Amino acid sequence: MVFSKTCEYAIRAVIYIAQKSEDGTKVGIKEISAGIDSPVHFIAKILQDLSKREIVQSSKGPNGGFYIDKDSRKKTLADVVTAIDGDKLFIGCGLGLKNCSESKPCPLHSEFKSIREKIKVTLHNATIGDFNESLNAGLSFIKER
Amino acid sequence: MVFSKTCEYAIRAVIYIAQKSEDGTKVGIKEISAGIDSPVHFIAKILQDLSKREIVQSSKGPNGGFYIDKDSRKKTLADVVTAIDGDKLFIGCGLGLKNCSESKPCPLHSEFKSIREKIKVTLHNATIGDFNESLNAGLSFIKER
DNA sequence: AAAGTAAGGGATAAAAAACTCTTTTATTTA
DNA sequence: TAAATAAAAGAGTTTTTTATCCCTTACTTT
Repeated sequence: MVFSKTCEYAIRAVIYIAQKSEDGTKVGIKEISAGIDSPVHFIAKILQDLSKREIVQSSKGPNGGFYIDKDSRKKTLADVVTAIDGDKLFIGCGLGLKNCSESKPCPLHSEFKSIREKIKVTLHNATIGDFNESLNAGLSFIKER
Repeated sequence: MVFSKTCEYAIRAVIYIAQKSEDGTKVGIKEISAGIDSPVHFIAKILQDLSKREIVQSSKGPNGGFYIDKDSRKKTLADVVTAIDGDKLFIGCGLGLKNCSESKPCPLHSEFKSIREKIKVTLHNATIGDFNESLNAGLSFIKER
C-alpha cells in the first residue's frame, strides 16, 4: 500500500495542478476533484494543507483557484509525501520496532533498508513538474476513466 | 509504512514461534506477546487467523500452544503477508488508480513496478524458518527492549 | 470424572483515517 | 460598495484499523 489514501490524492492533485497551471491558469477545486477522481471536500482539505506548507499556491475570489509556481514545481514528490504523512515512509523499521538499528537490527533490517532507499530515491528524483509532458502527450494518466 | 500493524505483529510472531518451536516445544500466547512486544489479545486474534490459514499450528490444553511444523517453516513471509493483508501489497497502482495498466499507466507506473517487484522478491525469498540462526546467535532481534 | 490449562470465537471499544458539511474570509468585478 | 466567487477554517460523521474482554471448546493431568 505504501501511501495513505490522502497521500495518493495529494500526489495526483499536485501533478494535475502542475499540468493545468503550466500557463499560469488557476484551477478550481471542482475541476481538480473531477480531474483526478477524488472526493471534492476531501481533496479540498488536503489542498488546504499543501497550501499552508507552500507546496501549492492559491488565491481566493473570482478567477481564483490553485496553481503551482515555478519554484514549487522544482519540489519533489518526497516533499509532498513528507508534507502529508511526515517522514514515516522514509525512516523507521519495516517490522515496526522502535529501537531497530544497525547495531540491533530486526531480521529484515538490511532488506528493508534497500527497499526504503529505492522508494526514497524515486520520490526525491521526481519533481512535481516532471510529469507535464507525458500527461500532455497522453502517455500517462491520473484519472480513472 | 509498507505493512499494516497487524501484519508487522504477524511477521514478528511467526518468526518468534519458528525460533522457539524449533525443537518441538509449543509456545503460549503470553510468551509470544512478551517475546515480540505486542498486545496479548491482539496477537491472539492474529494467530487465530494464521492458524486457520495453516501458517502456524496450535494445540489446546495444558502444554498446548503455538508451533510451526517443518512444512510451514518453508512457507515465505509473502505467504504471511498475503494471509493477513491479501495481495494488495503486491498488486495495484501506487497512486491508487484502479485501471492503471501498462497501456494506461499512471505517471509513476514503471517506478512503482520495480519497487513492488523488489518487495515481492524480498518477501518471497525469505522463508519463515530462515531467521532462527541469526536470532539464536543474537545477530538480530524482534523485541523492543 | 473433575479440575485446570490453553486456544477459539464472538462481541465490543477506542483510535485513526477517510470523508462530508457549513460557515467564514478574502478577492474580484460590476 | 454590493454581489458573486472561491478558498480557508472548523466542526461533524462514517469507516477501518487496532485493541480488549468474556465465554466456549478442546485437551491434559490427576
